[in-house]
Amino acid sequence: MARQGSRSTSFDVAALAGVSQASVSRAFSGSASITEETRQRILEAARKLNYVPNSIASSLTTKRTNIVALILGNLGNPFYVHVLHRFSQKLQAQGRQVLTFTVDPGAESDEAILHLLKYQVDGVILAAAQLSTRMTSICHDRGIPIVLFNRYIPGSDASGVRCDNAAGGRLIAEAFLRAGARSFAMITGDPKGTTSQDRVRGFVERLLEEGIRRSDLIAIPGLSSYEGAAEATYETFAERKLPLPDALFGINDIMAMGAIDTLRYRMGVRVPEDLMVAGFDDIPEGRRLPYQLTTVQQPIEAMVDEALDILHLDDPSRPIERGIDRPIAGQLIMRATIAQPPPRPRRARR
Amino acid sequence: MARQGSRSTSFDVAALAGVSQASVSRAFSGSASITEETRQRILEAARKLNYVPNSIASSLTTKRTNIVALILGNLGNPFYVHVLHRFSQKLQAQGRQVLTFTVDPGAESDEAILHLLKYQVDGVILAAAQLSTRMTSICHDRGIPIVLFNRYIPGSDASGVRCDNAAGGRLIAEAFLRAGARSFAMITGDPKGTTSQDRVRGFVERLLEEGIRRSDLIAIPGLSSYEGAAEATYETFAERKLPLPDALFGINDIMAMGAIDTLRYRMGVRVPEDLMVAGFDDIPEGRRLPYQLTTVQQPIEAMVDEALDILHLDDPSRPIERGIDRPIAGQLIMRATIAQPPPRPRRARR
DNA sequence: GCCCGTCATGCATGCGTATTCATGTTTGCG
DNA sequence: CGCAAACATGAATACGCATGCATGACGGGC
Repeated sequence: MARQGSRSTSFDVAALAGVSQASVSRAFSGSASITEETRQRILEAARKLNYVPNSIASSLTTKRTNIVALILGNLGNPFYVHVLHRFSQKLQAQGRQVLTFTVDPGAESDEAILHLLKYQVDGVILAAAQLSTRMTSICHDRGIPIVLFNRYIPGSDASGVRCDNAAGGRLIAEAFLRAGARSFAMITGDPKGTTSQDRVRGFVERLLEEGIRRSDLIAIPGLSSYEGAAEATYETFAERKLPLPDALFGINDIMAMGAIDTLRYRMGVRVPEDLMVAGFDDIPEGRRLPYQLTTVQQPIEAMVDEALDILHLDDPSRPIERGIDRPIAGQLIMRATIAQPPPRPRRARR
Repeated sequence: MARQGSRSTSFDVAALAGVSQASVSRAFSGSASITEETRQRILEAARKLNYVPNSIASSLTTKRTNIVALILGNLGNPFYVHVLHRFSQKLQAQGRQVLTFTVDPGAESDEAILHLLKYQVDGVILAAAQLSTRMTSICHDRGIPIVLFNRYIPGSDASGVRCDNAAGGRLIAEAFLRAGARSFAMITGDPKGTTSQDRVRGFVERLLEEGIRRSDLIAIPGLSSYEGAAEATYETFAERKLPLPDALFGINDIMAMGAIDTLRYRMGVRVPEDLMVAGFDDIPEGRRLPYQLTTVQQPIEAMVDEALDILHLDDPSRPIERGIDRPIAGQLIMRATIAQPPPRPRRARR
């Protein structure tokens, strides 16, 4: 057995197999021309030595690391866990590695970017917070493509993939209106994030079109988390005693769930009988029996595919696609948190 | 602006700053001796060129990548999401990167290991499935330390960090008994995993000590997931119509939650009035209002620290610690899913 | 049977940085 | 003020692999 720390190189394998180091390289590259017989001899020698090619070294010459960076904020939102999972599966299946960064929600991703630049990653997937345009151009200048996931950054030429959040917000508003709601609350997420902004905007637009007055619409900051939404809900309706609206829109599912639990278990409010609720994302957790949350489904699969497509990892020579922002339509999923039949006339506010 | 793909090297910086490449290297290494003045000049030149040191290249000479591999199964269990988060935070704070692998639950990790060997990672954290002893020794021979998280592998000399699962299982049994339970069910996880085995063993041992008969104890395989546990619970008690026991032990919180929801919302069983439930892990989700799950807390923070300690990434020259298995005690967290006062005599079984 | 094309293989070099060794320079102390 | 020691710096080399180029072997077509 080799002593600790010893790692055999292609030279060791070459010596044992009686060939040159170049042949060893060719035996493992797969593409280069080499006789099947010598190839087998080399693989046999490699097996004996427990040889594993050093990707670090090969990256130095090929200028490809086969590493993709994934920057995540807010792992408290299961949506991003599923995103991580999907990307991980797809990339591993392609023989690529995932370098994961977590950044505090709300924090800049710039520092993370700086770190991964050092590792010469082949691409960056950003599913968190903000990114300065300076960082974007630094990456682009170095030939590293970036794709924003579930967000876009106005004025940036970073490409992005996202759900059509404004349209989704309208779908929710529509569903509430159809069920007879006339007064509303929204639990909002990161005020700097376009995702939350767009969902709110679409939602509000549709309501205003329908003649809902602004005074019948309140916004509650929910910090994009279960706990934040739960606390904000209690604070608003129990402590400050604002009247309950007919319907409450959680800008994402996890916040809607936090609100529902607080309403039901701390305040004795029935959902949907006393108050309708809807979320956004369609995380599997929202489908569970206690919630059966009405929501807008984000087509994760399609978004992930589209994101990888934009990175075009397979063809580094192709120029980086800049400024792409193709929103994908989300789909309304009616479940149990909106009363299906138009309900009886709801009590007047105040 | 540089054209796409251009990356300046230490030579470019050296030329601009009027020094040698060696000095540039020293300016960035932090430790080497260099005049503060020339250092500033170099940093200034580097800034102008958007120079970022190439970690890939430096790894080639230093034989350290500052990359740690994290292998995860079952991201559907929030426990491992929190594990990922903690490791990620700690390692990033140390200036290290996390290379994430996800493997299908139940699958071998061997292939993942093979991939990360190519990347010369400084250490491996395994929080998934099985690992062959062959892989362990390959890693160890190459000087790559491995630490198993929340599991151990009998006969392997890989070190591990885990909660004292058997003792935890006993704690749950004890709590059930104290509350007056005399018949029991367990929802078990991966039958090959020591984690599930140990929890079951401790739980059963304690019950048998108390004179509970084996016929008053059933085991239900729950696939380690919310959905698996939910389905298994329904299948067992609703379809096969086995009598409800007094108490049900979900081998982990997420399965306990799946069981609770099924009992309450598909079967009309009250928890804890009709049936007590406990879990294991103390995931934040189990603390939420609808569950308030009684459980055994795994000290994640301490386990993560211990795991990183075993890897001793700071001192690669220290020999790899083999075969360490220091179970850390878990703590019983009484919440609402076990009736606190000894309940009224429970109805007889059958 | 000869010539040229095809292919397997080896040699040599480059990728970007860290580090050793040698050299020149400054500092400290008597 | 002088000498040694500490220090700043540059030149050269190694890290492990991929690849362009050269060479030699082999085969096919006429």
